[in-house]
Amino acid sequence: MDRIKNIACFSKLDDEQLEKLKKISVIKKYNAKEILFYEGDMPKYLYVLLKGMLKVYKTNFKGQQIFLHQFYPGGLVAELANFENIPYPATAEFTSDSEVLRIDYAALEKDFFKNPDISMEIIKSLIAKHKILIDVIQKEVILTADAKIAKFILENSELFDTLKNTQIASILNITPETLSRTLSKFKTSSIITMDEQHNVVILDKTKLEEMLSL
Amino acid sequence: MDRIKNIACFSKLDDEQLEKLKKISVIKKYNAKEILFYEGDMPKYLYVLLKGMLKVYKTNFKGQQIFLHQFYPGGLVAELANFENIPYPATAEFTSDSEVLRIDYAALEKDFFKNPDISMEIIKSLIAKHKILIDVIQKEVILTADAKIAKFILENSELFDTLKNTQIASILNITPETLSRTLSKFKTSSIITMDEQHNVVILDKTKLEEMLSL
DNA sequence: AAAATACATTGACTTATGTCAATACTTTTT
DNA sequence: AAAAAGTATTGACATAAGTCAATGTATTTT
Repeated sequence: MDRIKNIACFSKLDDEQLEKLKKISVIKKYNAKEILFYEGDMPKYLYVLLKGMLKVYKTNFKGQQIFLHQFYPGGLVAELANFENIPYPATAEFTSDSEVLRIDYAALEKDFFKNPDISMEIIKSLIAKHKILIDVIQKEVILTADAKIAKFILENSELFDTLKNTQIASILNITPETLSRTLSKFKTSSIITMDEQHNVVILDKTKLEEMLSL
Repeated sequence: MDRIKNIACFSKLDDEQLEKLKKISVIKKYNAKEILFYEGDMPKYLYVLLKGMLKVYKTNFKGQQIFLHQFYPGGLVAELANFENIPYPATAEFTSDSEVLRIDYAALEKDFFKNPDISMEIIKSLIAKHKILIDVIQKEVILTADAKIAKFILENSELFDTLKNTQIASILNITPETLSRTLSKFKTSSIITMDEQHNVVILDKTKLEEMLSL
């Protein structure tokens, strides 16, 4: 299909290689809230998200979800587990109706890994994951709740009008109560204000930035 | 030098390539407590630890070190920052007198990246890092202090006679007080006991294992 | 062996964030 | 427009782990 050609990580394949890839892969549709794989499952396939959204999370001792990452179309899903043939370290759940390209990993490895373009793509994808994980550590271990929220405002202030506060809280792995309390605190200290459309307006960028480092 | 040949990630290079590598690299010696690079520095070199130990940590808002990883001889240090030409996301400090092979990264990229063996080694090293980071997340975000300690006892009980409790606490990113209190708790519930040589003896393995999942 | 230093334990207190419940807004459905 | 359902805010309280200080126990230095 043409769709495969448009996926970043396969864009450099020639027609013959695309033909091969087609033979070892299949498009699957999922509804929102369906699970692609659970933490602990053994991987058999490599997935590329074609349409929709997929969130990846771990579950802590209290059964709460610790949000790790959200995949968007084009994303190459979960190579680590594939490479190492170890169980998935996290659970992947669709957050909207989605389509994935499901590729037989063993066949892929056999046919494509000598291709330097493909291995370069794999390196890139691993590096991207690596960044995500470092960010998770930064967010979860280094930053306080206030700092997480300050960072989110600086980097994603536009999301406040599209996402509900509960959704933002879950991305930040804090409770909606904490988010609400911190936002009020920021408002009374005139660091931010909220306009009529539930948009955040930053009044004191410097103070927000200080929270990240101090 | 012969030493390069013995490093896992360069073991497949032929003599000509080793000659090239020699030209773009140099061996540097460091003492314990010296810093190889600080969080925020821009990377110029790729390092391979030849001798000694190197710990990598981030610093949180209170100036405390969050231990991420310890490198041992043969370890390829910090490729992410190199690849992406972004600042180092953590600080690296030698914990014993050490030697590193310092390789000019730009030259390495130019001469060696077409080599599929090298790119495979890079993939392996990235995957290893990836695992470490997932472990850090597991340890820091998912587990409680009790669970961290239970895990450490299960996986590294022999370290209790070689390391001081302050060192163990710092690896687990908890305070020595918390470690001490939890160990006493485990002792009074007859989960572990301590023999004369400060060795941990596990009395109830099942209970320790339960703490990890529950 | 005594003194000095480093390390470990314990208790009282602090702090950040989560929990639960009540109430107040918004948005959607009827 | 009224009712219902979904979100957001607020308060009182709980909890895990850190902090600080005092004391006890090892280890190293003299």
